[in-house]
Amino acid sequence: MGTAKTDTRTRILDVAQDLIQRHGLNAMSFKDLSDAVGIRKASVHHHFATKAEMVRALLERYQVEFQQIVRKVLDSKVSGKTKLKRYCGLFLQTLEEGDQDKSCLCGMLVAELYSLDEPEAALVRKFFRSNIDSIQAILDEGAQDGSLSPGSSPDIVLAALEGGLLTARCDGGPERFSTIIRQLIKMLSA
Amino acid sequence: MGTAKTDTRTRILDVAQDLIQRHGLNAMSFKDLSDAVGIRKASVHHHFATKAEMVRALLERYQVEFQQIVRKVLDSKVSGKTKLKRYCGLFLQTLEEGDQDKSCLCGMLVAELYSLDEPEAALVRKFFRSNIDSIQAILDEGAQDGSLSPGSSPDIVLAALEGGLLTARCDGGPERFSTIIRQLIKMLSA
DNA sequence: GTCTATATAGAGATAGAC
DNA sequence: GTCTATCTCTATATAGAC
Repeated sequence: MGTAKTDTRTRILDVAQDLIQRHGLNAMSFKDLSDAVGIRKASVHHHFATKAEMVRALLERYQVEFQQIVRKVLDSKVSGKTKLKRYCGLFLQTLEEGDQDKSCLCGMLVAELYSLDEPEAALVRKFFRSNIDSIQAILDEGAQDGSLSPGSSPDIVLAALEGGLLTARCDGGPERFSTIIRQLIKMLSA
Repeated sequence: MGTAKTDTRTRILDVAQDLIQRHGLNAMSFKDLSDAVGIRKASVHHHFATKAEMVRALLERYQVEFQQIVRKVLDSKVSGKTKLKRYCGLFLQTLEEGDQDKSCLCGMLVAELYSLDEPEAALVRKFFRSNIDSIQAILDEGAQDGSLSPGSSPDIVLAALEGGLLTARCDGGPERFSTIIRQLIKMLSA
């Protein structure tokens, strides 16, 4: 036994993700990272030569991790409606963490899309696309099992979740976000 | 006759708002403004001593202008549902302008909320609050005249619109945003 | 009201020692 | 892998002439 120390690269990514989700990409500097991790700026650059490279690593990790969690929701033996609730709950969890001011990583980056180079912008789009696919699968299943009304578009679910995070963290917090989710589920129910 | 020249202060505000709606606050500099307007950085500072002061002027103007347009929608002699359509159409108009990459000013600023001082952050909150009030009024009217289903919360409308702008300008554009609006109206209809 | 010039601070990034 | 030191660029902001 013994607590395995998280390697520096991972700690940098963790801090970077947290800061971007709260302050945004352009409000996060290498100095912020080096201060939080406890090493020097040059040492951060040893792990990530450029900011773009770091964002890329961040987005690739985020995509994988989020998809793994989403898969668990998709694979569970529950109704489509329950899956939709759990899926929305993933976004609520983000907002409930820490100071309740964290948004979705890609929700923040899509606002600052012009600060990204094309490879990184493409990863943001990919995140949204795979989310749309997951939501569509849930909606289809709900239409099949009769828990959700058929013919709904997944776009509004993603828009409500991303927009809900941003507006709720500004005013109302997790409670406001929960209200939004509840209303959304109600409207999509059969 | 003769075209009245827009004064410099207004031209600065116009360019600043456009740049923030497309690139974000932290990706917009005084140099960007001075280049676009055709004067020097120091001259921009003559009109707005600090960036915070400029953002404040921007938000105060935005609040007034947007409320004036919303008032026209609220005062028109049409059903609640039609008013809701027109209200959502205001956000669509933003996205359709220019390169179809413009989001709501406050939608951008809420992502970069920590880059604002409290007075400016309060103005962003005020914008969202007054939007919630307007939407609530429309929903109430629609419930009264039977065009919209009663008991709906305005929060999801605002979330879908703000989130819809951000996700649609990243992928799908005005068409995607229109889909979101259509779905939203359908779900809120009686 | 606009200009030139400058102050100051912070950013991302690199070189090279340990 | 981390450090010190430095480079270069850009940011906000100010002083003072015209």
